[in-house]
Amino acid sequence: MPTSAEKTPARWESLPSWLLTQTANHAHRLVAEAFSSVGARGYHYRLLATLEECGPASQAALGRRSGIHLSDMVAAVNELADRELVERAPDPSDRRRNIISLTAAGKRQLRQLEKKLAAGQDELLAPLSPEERQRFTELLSRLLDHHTRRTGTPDEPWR
Amino acid sequence: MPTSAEKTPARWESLPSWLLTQTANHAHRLVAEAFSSVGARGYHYRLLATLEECGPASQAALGRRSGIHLSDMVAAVNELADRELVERAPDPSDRRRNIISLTAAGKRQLRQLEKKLAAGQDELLAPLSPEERQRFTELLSRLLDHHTRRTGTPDEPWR
DNA sequence: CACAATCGTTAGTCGTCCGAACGGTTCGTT
DNA sequence: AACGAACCGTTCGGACGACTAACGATTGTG
Repeated sequence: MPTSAEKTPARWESLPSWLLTQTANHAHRLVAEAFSSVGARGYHYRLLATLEECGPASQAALGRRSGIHLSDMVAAVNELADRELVERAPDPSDRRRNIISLTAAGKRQLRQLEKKLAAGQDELLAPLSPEERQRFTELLSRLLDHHTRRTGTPDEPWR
Repeated sequence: MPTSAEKTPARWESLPSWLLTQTANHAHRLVAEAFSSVGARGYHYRLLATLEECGPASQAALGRRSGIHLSDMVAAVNELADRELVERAPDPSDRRRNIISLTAAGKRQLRQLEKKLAAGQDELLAPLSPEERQRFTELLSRLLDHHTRRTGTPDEPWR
């Protein structure tokens, strides 16, 4: 079998779910490496970005907006607070809450992460032409929208 | 802005890497749920499919062909062997190796998993037209190909 | 023969996602 | 005013996929 054993077409390799999850792994790896080069990971970026976008908020609110599970917020906020990228202060008007806010250093870090992120996108989409990139993200958006709408949005007060 | 706090467009939500990983999560969830309904997970399917495709082989060879890390093969094969979907026998010609082979029950299970998988694909791509599905998988294939070619293929003997 | 490479195995890590539980706090109703 | 429901932060743990390090046993090769 000098030559026959080499090829491994593997029939599942053309399945959308396979293509999707594997490509996502590469994407994740690219971004994670970029982030870790400045000592951060995905949750940190999401948190910082959400904070800048919506302003100071409680952990629960941040979690909902950034899609991070409440259970994981504690550690993520701790890590950010340890590096003083974020500040945790009690809410005087509701003693259950901590109000998380972005520090100047946090904002700088966010700029760094955004730079890394942008580079990552480019590396990720390298083999695609601008038009293809657009179609790709458009299709992805439709898919994601469809599925989050069906399962992932229990926040609507539906009223 | 009594109403401005509701919306959370979140600027990262249009990034390809985000769309990709999130959509992949949904895909993974769909497939995992389908698999777990017959007591299996991704590794099991990959192993069974590879076995059927390439015939009996050592764990290391199987791992290479199915993209499963050697360290994770032990557990996966154990789980399959416990359910008698697979057989582990010593290789007489090389006592380091175990030869893994598919049982009749394993083949039946594989059929089940394939059925589940196909249903999952359909659910995943539900919002897309047939043409869109094709373009989508084509773009994904190009991306995945590009990235695995660059990083994921240390098997080449590059002789 | 001695050394390098391979095989199976064990035991960990990491990141993302998720569920269960609990004490403390606030709010809506009565 | 009081009570129960709902919410907040927190801790613990688990699933899954991917990955690293190390080790004994075996093999093949210089």
